Amino acid sequence: MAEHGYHHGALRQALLSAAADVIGEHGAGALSLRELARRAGVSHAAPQHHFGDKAGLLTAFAEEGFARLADALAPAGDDLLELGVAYVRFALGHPAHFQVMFVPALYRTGDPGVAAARKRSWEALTRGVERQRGGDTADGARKHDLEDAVVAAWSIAHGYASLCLSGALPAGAAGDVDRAARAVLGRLTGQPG
Amino acid sequence: MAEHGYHHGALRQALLSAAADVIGEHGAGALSLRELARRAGVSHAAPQHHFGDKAGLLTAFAEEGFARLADALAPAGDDLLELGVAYVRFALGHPAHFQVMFVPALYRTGDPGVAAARKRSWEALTRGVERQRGGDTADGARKHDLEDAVVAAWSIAHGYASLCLSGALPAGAAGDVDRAARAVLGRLTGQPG
DNA sequence: GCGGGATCTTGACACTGACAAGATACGGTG
DNA sequence: CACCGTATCTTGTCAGTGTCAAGATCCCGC
Repeated sequence: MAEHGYHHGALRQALLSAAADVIGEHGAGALSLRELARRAGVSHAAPQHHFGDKAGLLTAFAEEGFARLADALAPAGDDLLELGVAYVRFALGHPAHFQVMFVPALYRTGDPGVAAARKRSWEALTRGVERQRGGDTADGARKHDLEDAVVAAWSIAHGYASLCLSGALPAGAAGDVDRAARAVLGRLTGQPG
Repeated sequence: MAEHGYHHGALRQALLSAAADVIGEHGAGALSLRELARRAGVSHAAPQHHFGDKAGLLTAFAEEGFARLADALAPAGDDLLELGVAYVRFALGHPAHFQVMFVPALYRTGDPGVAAARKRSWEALTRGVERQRGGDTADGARKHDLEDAVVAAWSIAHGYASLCLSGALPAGAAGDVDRAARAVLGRLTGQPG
C-alpha cells in the first residue's frame, strides 16, 4: 500500500488527508500544494494531475466536508437540538473542513459535487425544524416562517461552532463540547436553563 | 495630500484601506503586500516599514475591525435585539474586516491593541444580555447562566452574519438586511413572529 | 541650516502556483 | 506474450510573492 516506485496508488486521498492536517494546524492560508506533495513523498507537480489547481484541491476538500457533515447529521434524525449538537461536534471534530467549506473564495462553490453534498446537509437541517414545528407547511406564510426558523437554528449552531474554532469564546467550552453546545443551543428551542 | 515625490504621507492608512478592498473582493487568501504597495503607488517593500510583515498588517487590520465593531455596537445601547442587528449590519458592511477578525491564523491575536479592542466589543455585547435578564448577576449559578446567554446571543448573530457572507443562505436576505436579521434574531429573545 | 530619525527604494533570495514536455507504470487487445 | 494507449508521476521552467539587507530621500527639532 506504500513505497511503490513511481505510482503512489492513493495519492488523491493522501493529499486530501495531508491537507486536513496542514489546514487544521496552520490555517487554509498556509496551505501549499508543494508541501502536500512533499508529505506524500511525490514530486511537486503531482497534485496538479488530480486536482488541476489549488482551488480544485480545495473544491474536493469542501465536497468531502459537506458529505461528512451530512453523514454526521444523519444519526440525529429530526431532533432539532441533537442536530445542532451534531453540527457543532462536526465543526470541532473537523476544523479544517469546516473552515474551508464556508469560505467561498477558496474553492469553486458551484461545483456539482459540492452543490449536491451541500444540499444533503441543508435537507437534514430543514427536516429537524419541520418536525419541531408540527409539520404543516402548506400555506405561504407558514413556509416563510419555517425558513426563518431553519436559518435561526442553523445560525446559532454555526455561530457557536465558529466562535469556538476562532478561539473567541472565553475558554470554558473546551472540555465538555456536548454539554456546552446543549446549554447554548437550548436557548433557541425553548428550555431556558 | 497626494503625489508627494518620496513620502506618501498617509501610507499606513492607504494600505489598510486597499487591504479592505482586496480582501472584500477576493478574500484574505488573495491578499498580497506587493499588490497593496502597487495600489498605493509605492515600492514593493514600503509596507514592511509600517507593519513588519503580512501578519503585522492583518493584525492592524483586525484591530481596526474590532474598534469599528465596538463603535457600531455602541448606539444600540443595551437593547439585545438592536445589538444583534448592529452586529449583523457591521459584518455585512465590513465583510473584509469581519472575515479577518475571526480567523486567528491570519494575525497575532495576542497583540495588545487587538485584545483591548476585542474587549470593548465583548463588553458591549454582555451589557445587552445583562439588562435583558434583569441585571442581578450576583450568585454563581446565575452568572454561569448569564455567560451561556451571552454566548447564545453572540452565536446567533455571528452565525447569521457568517452564513450571509459565505453565501450559504438561499438568497432572500440580500435586500432588507435589518428586517431579515430581526426575524432571525427575534427567535432567541422570545418574539416568534 | 544641519544632523538624525522616519520613511521609502532598490536589489536579492527562497518559496509557491502553474504550465509544458517527458518518463514510467498499468490495463486491455491483438 | 508483445504492444499500445492512457493514467499517473517527474523534471524543468517562469512569473509572482514575502522577507531581508542596504541605500536613498525627506522632514523635524535644534
